[in-house]
Amino acid sequence: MQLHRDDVVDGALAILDQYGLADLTMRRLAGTLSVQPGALYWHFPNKQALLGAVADRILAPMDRPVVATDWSGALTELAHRLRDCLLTYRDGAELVSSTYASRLTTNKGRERFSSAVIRAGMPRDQAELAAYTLLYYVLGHTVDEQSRMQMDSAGALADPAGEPADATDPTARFDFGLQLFTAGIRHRLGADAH
Amino acid sequence: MQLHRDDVVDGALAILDQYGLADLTMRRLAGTLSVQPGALYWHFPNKQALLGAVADRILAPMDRPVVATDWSGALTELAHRLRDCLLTYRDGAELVSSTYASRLTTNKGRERFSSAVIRAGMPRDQAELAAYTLLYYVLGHTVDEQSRMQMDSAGALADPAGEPADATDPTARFDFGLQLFTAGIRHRLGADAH
DNA sequence: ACCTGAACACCGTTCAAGT
DNA sequence: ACCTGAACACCGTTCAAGT
Repeated sequence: MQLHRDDVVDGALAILDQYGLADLTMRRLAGTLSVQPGALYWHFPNKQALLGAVADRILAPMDRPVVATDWSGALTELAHRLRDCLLTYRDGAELVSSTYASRLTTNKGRERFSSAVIRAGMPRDQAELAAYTLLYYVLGHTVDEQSRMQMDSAGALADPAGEPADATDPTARFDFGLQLFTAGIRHRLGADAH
Repeated sequence: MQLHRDDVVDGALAILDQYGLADLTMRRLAGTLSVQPGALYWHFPNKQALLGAVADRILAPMDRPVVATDWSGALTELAHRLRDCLLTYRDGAELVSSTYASRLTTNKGRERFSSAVIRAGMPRDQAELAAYTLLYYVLGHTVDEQSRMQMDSAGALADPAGEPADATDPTARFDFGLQLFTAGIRHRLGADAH
């Protein structure tokens, strides 16, 4: 039976989640789809384009509407949702991060960030810069968080009183930086809320 | 004559700057050093370790003292210096960014960030979180900035009224996010400076 | 239109053996 | 101690040829 674009993305996502980004090769993917490596190049021009499609799939939940009504609530919600998307699949953060860099994913998160900041009353060009800033933070933080998770689950034997080991809850750590960011926006808006 | 660790790093840095990270392979590096690929594995256990040493070399200027006396001036200066280090070599930001993730570089920037924030009066654990936040921003921004530079210098022919093309000066864009961050810190410190 | 077969031009890493 | 020679086990991509 026929191999469709979506089947290829499905297969790629399965390999990613089970074996990680390093093992997501065109040859291996072809193997699990019971097809020759060259067949994949009829559906995608190259590996980067395939990874872009995988990233889009991972980020699909970013399109759903947001419940918060105030701008800072909406921004916090969107940032958390982006992090959740990235944490859903193994190496999801790393994959999306590198795909953002090569600019062949429709960067859904960033657009929604910026419109939330525009709704807060910031001029469009500044709002876009702010959205980038938040995006860099979420990606950087989550890549780091996820790579630590994998290091821990691998070498749970190690760490004989190495460092304080950051006992704090990862979500609380994430919120700290997020609050730093929203406070910065609020200051920029001149909202002396008192 | 003998091949030393530093010669290997020198050669790697030269390839990086001229041909980019994708062309920085062990075999090619061995070639420019007039040595067999296997020889490199006497000096470094693997490629990641070599890249870590290259990253450390790129970040060497981060050890120099800072001129600003106030914490926000010091932080701004350090952030700019980190960006400058990353922009000095082709693909420098990408290399350092991926090396930070695999945690085998002495992350000089982050430590200096956090001690600046501690000097501002923030408790150590919070200051470290703040330092990470700033680090993610600088890395994310600079990777993006540098990859755009390369896209522009490659396809200067393209861009027929594609987007507004972000006419703003890259340094000004960088400063915007940086100010968002320092404002966030200032707010956290409760410094109602008036 | 969609895929196979087979090749091209590479990779990182290991390791006996040489000097 | 430091390196060579040669192999092992892979990569992404292309493309004539098949159906």
